[in-house]
Amino acid sequence: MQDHHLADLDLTAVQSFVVLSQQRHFGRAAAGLGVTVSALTKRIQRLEAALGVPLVERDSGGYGGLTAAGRRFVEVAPELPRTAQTARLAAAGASTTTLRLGVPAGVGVVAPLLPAALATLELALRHAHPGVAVEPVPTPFPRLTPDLLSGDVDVVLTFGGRRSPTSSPPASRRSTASASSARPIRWPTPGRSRWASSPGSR
Amino acid sequence: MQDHHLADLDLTAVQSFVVLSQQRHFGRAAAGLGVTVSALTKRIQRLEAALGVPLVERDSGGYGGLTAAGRRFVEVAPELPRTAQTARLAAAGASTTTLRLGVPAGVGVVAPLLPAALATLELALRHAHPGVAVEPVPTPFPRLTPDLLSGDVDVVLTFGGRRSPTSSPPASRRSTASASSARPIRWPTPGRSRWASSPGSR
DNA sequence: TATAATTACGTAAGGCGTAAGAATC
DNA sequence: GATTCTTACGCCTTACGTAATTATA
Repeated sequence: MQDHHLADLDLTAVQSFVVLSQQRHFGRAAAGLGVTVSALTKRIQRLEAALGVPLVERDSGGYGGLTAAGRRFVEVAPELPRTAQTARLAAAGASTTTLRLGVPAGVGVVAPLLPAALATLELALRHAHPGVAVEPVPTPFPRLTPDLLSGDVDVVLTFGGRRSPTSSPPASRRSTASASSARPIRWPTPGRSRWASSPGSR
Repeated sequence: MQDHHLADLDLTAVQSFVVLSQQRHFGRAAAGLGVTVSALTKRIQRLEAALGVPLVERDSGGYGGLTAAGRRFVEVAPELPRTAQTARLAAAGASTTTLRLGVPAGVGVVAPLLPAALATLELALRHAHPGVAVEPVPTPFPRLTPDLLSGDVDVVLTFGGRRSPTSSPPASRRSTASASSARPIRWPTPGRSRWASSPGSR
């Protein structure tokens, strides 16, 4: 048995691994991290030693993809720097970034569903991002998309299968949350949304 | 402006701070961590320097409670070692701990709500604990509680306001998830539930 | 004086960069 | 021979423990 019992994960190494998995190239990843290739190699080796399993496949000619363990790990790994950022923001005092959530107001069919949906969504969000508060903004159905695009709300919650896209697809830094039974929620990509990573309050 | 820009948080220091906040005493916390008081002092100082704010109040006679920033930070901080453990387990291959979720089967009123509720619940769970899969187990309503207590399911999802407690309150290591509009879900305490922290699969 | 935390200081470990090495095309 | 990653080596940073120091009761 190796001694990776209490060996705490090194956030720098984890972050480096995430970047490497995105760049798929030691040289580019190292450049992006601002270190030499040698340092990146050793960071990955340290991480692999700490975890007790190889993460990266080295085939002929360099980087050769992730191992099975690497693929599993990369699913969870980005959560660590993200959580660290949340913790930093909490200490800094920016503990309450409010996410304005546009919800359809006064629509007969979905009205009974809304309270539970809101509560569950807020629960999920609070667990993933404790520093973010949800402020439901009742919005007439036809105004959901315009208000989202204009920035009056950050996210909208709609019900029903996706209909014809009303206008343009979601703008770059805004996300659409929709609920249906088939594919219920297109969750905003964590860590990329404005409200998830920036401390600015509005 | 200090240089805590990209200074990655040290998980060891974070963990030490969590223990200190629990023990409320440098000596006991250091002993629990297996280090000297001197080392713990420096870990806390390092953490405070990285965050740019003091976390611990030092009043006459030693530890004097947490500062405001410390209280905010301690709310989020335990999530970091917890997430690290999840990541370790994912790499180790224990990626699929299945959570057997008893859902009421064939109940007319709640039937239309179930798909969305399940999907949203699974979404929340996947985001918080990527290594956990949900296996819905349709269960006749009267059997929900017995099956939970007997261990045939790990969690049950019920609808409607809380009625009279059918039998004993939830056992120590089992949790009841209930949904209603008022207080929709009593979420199992993260990190303490069996299925959230142990790699054993069933 | 006893207790509690911080500071001083020496040592050991670890991370990074430069440069050399191995492998592939 | 060029590219890509790894290994060897030296330097420097830093984290720890021991022990002295300050402060309080």
